[in-house]
Amino acid sequence: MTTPMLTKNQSLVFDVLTKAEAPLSAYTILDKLRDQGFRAPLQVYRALDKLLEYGVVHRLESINSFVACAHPHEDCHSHGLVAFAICESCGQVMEFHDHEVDHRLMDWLKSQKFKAEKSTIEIRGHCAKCAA
Amino acid sequence: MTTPMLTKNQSLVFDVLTKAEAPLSAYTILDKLRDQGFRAPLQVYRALDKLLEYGVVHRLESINSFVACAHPHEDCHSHGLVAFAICESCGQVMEFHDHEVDHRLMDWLKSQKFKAEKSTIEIRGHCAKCAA
DNA sequence: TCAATTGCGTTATGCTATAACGTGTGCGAT
DNA sequence: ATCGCACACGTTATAGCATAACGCAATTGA
Repeated sequence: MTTPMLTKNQSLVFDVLTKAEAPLSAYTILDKLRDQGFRAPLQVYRALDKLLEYGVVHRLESINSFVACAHPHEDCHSHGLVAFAICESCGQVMEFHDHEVDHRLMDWLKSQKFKAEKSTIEIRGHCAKCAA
Repeated sequence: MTTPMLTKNQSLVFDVLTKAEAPLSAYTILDKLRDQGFRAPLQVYRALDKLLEYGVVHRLESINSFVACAHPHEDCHSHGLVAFAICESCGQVMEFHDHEVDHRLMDWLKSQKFKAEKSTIEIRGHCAKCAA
């Protein structure tokens, strides 16, 4: 998917996520944008919906938060599944892609005639720094 | 982990999940147990916490719901990661395990010195029946 | 006996997400 | 040109998910 011009709200939300060092919840984003005129959750959710659709933002289901894509210049859809390692201490997220895992999962799904549409792979734990 | 005797509330919640054909949200479970004296969400969540700890129930992060483990007589922890295929039409869930995927993910995490604790692998889409 | 643990019940609250309504703007087709 | 449509936006209200904080009762082990 080619990313169209972002609207003002979309840009504001995207910038907040890009500058953040860790995933943010929709309400945290809202708070960070109050000075820019944001008043209601829907303003954030609507922007996020589009950013997710464009593939420039990911949603982390296990922590109800959002991160900017770590590989903005590639096309996330093209390298299949995306996986995340989320540090429960510092909040940092590592994003990675592995074709082997993709194929393995997809083969199993195919064998079940299951038609995959969206996937979530999230590992929670502690990063090198925090595990020490 | 060996599963201790379940308390009354834990048994009630577990039974509801076992009989359900699809994952249930905590509040749906609560509604199903009102006749048995349940009044508050915490009664459900506390039971669920224990059942999750014992490994007899799984939480589906992407749909905020819970399912009974499909392999109750094995030890889910022993076969590593658990993955789910969730049909968005009929709600049915297929649970599966794949050592290959496990190893691949774990190797990557190890290379990053990331210490994994909990994992979530969920694929949403349409099952054979519903995809037709 | 006393302290610690665990389960339970209740009330209140907080966090996450969407429904439903209306406004304005741009743009292509008739 | 103007009508209809698609889309972004703003607001209020509400729905859905989860936990904090309090207190009580039963169990266990020192």
